[in-house]
Amino acid sequence: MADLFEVSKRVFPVRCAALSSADAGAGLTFRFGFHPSPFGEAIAVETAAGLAGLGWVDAKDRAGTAATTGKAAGGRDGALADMTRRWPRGLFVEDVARTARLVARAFDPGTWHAGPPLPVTLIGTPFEIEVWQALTLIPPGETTTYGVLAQRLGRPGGARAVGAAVGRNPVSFVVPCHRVVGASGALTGYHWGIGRKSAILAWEAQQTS
DNA sequence: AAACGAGGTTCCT
DNA sequence: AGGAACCTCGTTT
Repeated sequence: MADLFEVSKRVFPVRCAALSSADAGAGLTFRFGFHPSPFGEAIAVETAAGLAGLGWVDAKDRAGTAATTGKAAGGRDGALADMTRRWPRGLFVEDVARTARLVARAFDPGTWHAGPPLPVTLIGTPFEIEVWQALTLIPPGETTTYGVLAQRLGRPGGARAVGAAVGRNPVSFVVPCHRVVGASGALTGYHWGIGRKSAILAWEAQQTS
């Protein structure tokens, strides 16, 4: 089930375990917690195999939630719903003490290269996992485009498919979906808000300078 | 600057 | 199986 790989020194060192999303998270326990971050209050979700989800609470233009459920889905409830919707058959348990450790390290670049790689669980379709793994190879401070990424994956013309897969990345920030931009260089879209995408990119540009 | 069609994959019905 | 949705792209108005 899990194919493991490691990435180079330049990027955030993560050890990825890949899981199929076909069973919608059945049989898995997801521990979640809310934590402050440089980009707003974050929600982190982890399984025994590592960080499975990372998102933000105040995503006004977050796609889906309110529109598809008909319920007001703001605040922490909305952020949690965004995660439970990805793995509807999983068991979700609040465990802030547990998630705090992964979150603290994720947002402190000084600790990225200290100790073992950050464990990450990628739960998705084979194509999505292929795309998400490619994302982890983009170094901080750099960007690429959906078209280039598609080409790199041997699917020239699949830019839109790549864009859709990038948009479904559950582990934002750690799996750097924010480092993919449109062919013109414009920040074309971000699940957690374009403003946050530009804030993260600016933060990374400063970190790496 | 905005409208359009083709495009790959996924998730519905 | 068919159709719509998506963090696209290149061309055309």
